[in-house]
Amino acid sequence: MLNDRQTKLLKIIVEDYVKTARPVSSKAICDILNCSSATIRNEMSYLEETGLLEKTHISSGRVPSEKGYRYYVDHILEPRELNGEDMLKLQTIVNNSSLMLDDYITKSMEIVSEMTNLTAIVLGKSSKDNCVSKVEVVPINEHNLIAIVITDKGHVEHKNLTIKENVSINDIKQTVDLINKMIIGTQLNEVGKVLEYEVKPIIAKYVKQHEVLYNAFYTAFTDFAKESVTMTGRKNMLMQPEFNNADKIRDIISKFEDKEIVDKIEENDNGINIYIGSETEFDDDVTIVKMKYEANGEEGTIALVGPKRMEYDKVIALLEYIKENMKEGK
Amino acid sequence: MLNDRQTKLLKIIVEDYVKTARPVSSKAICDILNCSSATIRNEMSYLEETGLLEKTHISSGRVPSEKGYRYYVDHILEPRELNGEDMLKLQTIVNNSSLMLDDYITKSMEIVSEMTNLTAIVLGKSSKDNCVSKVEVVPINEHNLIAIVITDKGHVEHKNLTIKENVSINDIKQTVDLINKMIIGTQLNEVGKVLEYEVKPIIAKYVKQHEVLYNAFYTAFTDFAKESVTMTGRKNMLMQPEFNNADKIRDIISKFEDKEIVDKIEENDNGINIYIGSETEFDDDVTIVKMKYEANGEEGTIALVGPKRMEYDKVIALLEYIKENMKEGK
DNA sequence: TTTAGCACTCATATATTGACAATGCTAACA
DNA sequence: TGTTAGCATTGTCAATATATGAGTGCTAAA
Repeated sequence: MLNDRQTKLLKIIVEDYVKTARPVSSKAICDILNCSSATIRNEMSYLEETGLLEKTHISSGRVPSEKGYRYYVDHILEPRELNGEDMLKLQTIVNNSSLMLDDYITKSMEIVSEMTNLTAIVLGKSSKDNCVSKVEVVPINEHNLIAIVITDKGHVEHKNLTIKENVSINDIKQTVDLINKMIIGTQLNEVGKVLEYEVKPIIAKYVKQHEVLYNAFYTAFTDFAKESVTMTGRKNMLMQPEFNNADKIRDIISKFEDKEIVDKIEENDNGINIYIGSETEFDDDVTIVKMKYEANGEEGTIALVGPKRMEYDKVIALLEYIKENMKEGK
Repeated sequence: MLNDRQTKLLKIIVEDYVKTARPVSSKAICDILNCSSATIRNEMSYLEETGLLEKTHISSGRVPSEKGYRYYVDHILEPRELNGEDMLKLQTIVNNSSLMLDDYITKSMEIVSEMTNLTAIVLGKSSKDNCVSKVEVVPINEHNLIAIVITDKGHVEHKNLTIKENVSINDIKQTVDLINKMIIGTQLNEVGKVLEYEVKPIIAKYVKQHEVLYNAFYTAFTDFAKESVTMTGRKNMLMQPEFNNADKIRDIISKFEDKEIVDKIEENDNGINIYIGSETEFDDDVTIVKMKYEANGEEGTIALVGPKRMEYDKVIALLEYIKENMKEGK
């Protein structure tokens, strides 16, 4: 455990480094803590032994280590009110009452990304556990149909179906009716099974072109559980000095394009979770701050990605502000 | 105009540089053209005078200039058949008959991006001139509705509407019926006007909560004309040596995130258009190859973005292959 | 018109240097 | 026992020097 002065020292170093991106020297601190630089150095070297600080080279100033940030986030960080200026910027969106939840979130995160120079990620809806509440099929022309599925939580998915062979409108209608009967109330990610084991045997009996129809609907429905991801402000984040080398940027851009890695961001408990450096799947210099939300029956995850060296208190305040304001009747 | 040997020389230099990314020396060429390096140098310096070649520094080999690439593309480039291996990779997608046009294009472009190390952009549908063919409204709960619009060309757009005040189901039904009557057949980008000047006055007379309803529908419909953009393989492109400096990558990533610039890619004539270096809005090292397509009544633009130093013949062959195969009954 | 030969130029890589910014350590001090 | 002054030490950074090699331009001869 750290004593009072050590805690203060760590706090100062983290916050100074976050601001300036330069290693913090003992000399710079002695004014603030009212003691000589030598004393600071003694304390610094203790914090280094503990693994909370690091040097970039033997005679450099100190920089918070991953463990240092973690300690700062867990024990030192004080909750902070959003400052007036930032609040004002978000207010226009909060007050725009015609905005649906999704748009409110996306737009807020766009602004937050600009304010913080972090990449904002909005992970859609996790509609896997939505239940089908209505299926509708609209014919476009001879060979093309549109299947529309609406879930109980208000998500809509649609897909165009192409049916090469000639299939009678009646057969289509029968199939849709059957599907409507059998899969309403089913969770989206269960629909595939129900189609295969319950619907298929029945339409095989009663519908002529059953195979063509079954295949078309099967692929349509099993595609539905997909998630949506939006990402804004990659550029903002990449301007940070920790990413001023081409290979690092390439690596991070690649990871952003990797569906697997981005999808994993979703797994988390409620509230705000912070993953620092090696705790992320991105890069040792990266921190991910993510928050699950649930409002209006919809749920999803929003996340901010950026350098470890970020303004944790501000980021938390912003996310909480977004969450607060989505409760109030969006 | 270039003589035969000069044309050959330019062709060799372009193609060699495309392959190796290194300035081409006179010595490397003399074997191919059966003459000494000094002769080649004479010809090279002529091509440099003409502005078709450049040196990276005074004693370096030659590199095609922007004008050189342009000349190559306009006069030297020979149409090339897709090689068997590449064709095979695309075949699986072409043969997947359950794929709709949109998915066929997106998936093909993903593969093309990997094969060429270029960024693939699919610019959606330009559905502005689609006509509304059906409007449907599905209630989710007291305050939320889903409006679904289907166009004659088979696009589906949907939007959640929130209606804060209490509005009777009957009023909603009346409004929807009216909308259905009045806007079917209207182009998507005209719907706003029709709503304002034709629908609004009528519902103002007959529907109680007309303002709330009108506003909800108005914002819903006017949002519909939006376009979709998908982009894959940024990472592939950024691995190219011309982008091995952090600032250049940042700049290009920024441009990719700039809606204005990306949208502009759409403006082009039919066929394949090639924009080299300063002709693009991206960077002097960048080339954009884009192609408008029209099939099934849908139209859109696909584009490949990468370094000027790209395999133009291969890229063209790939795009043409995609276009060919979308005609055959997707 | 082509070519061999040579001087020249520049990129790239590596080493050298001095100024500077911090540190660690030690010994003295309160 | 905790704090501090002073100094040697160690590294970064930027500027400068040095060597090497690849490739050119030019000239004179074939």
